[in-house]
Amino acid sequence: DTHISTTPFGRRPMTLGMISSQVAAKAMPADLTVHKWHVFQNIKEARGALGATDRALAILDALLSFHPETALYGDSELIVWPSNEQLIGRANGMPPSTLRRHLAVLVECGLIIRRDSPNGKRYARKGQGGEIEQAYGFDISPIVARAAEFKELAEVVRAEKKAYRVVRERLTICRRDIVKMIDAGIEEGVPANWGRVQQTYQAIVGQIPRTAPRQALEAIAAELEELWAEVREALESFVKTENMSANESHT
DNA sequence: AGTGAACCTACAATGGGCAT
DNA sequence: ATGCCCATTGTAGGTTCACT
Repeated sequence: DTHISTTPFGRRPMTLGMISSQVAAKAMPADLTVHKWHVFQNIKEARGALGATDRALAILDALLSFHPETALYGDSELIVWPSNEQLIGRANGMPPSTLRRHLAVLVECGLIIRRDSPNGKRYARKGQGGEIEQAYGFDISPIVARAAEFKELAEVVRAEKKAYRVVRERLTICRRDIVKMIDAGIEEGVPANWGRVQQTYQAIVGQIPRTAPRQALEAIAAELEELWAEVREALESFVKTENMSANESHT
């Protein structure tokens, strides 16, 4: 490694996400107050969008638990300094290397900021009265600074999940309806090319992948609904003509 | 100089996803 | 069902820095 690494921890890369979280933390209004577990809940829901993994969030959970207050204020010093051993203790005994990797993930996501001491150890220096003069560890102020952003992200994720569920329901109902209508049509001797209808139905249904993005399902659902309308039309017009002929025979 | 805490890299094992 | 690819995880060995 011929790189100029004259500074300590030179191997730790600085990413743009980290910069932005640092900027956000600095620009945070002093009177902002959030409840850390509410924010954490939103972060959990927006996990994918944030690029955090479930295990990384287990670490964040542990980190937050080291801050004594439930309510976090924008103007207070929001730094926690648990040793890796302590973190491991609160994170289901995960191995040290895994812990470090996930801490790195949290930093890259901009959920926490490293406040490194000169030797990389995490500790707080206390003054005469026991008050904290300086703390080295992890700054959790992004939790406060970005709380609104996390809430919005969580809402977007919830909306997407709902939309996905809705389109799956649409598909299921449509499939069931079409099968029923085809059965009825054949049973009642409705004139139509039922073989072709069944073929079209199979072709559309066969396109449905096991796992698909919502947009793909939307497209298939639209196709299926078109077929649904076509079949429905055949049955309806048959019913109408039957009624008409019934009326004629009455007169 | 020795110790402790934190970090890194390299390599093996594990397990999920995917095409065959 | 099978084998391959890839990401994640776990382990081992080594480095850096501060403190004593």
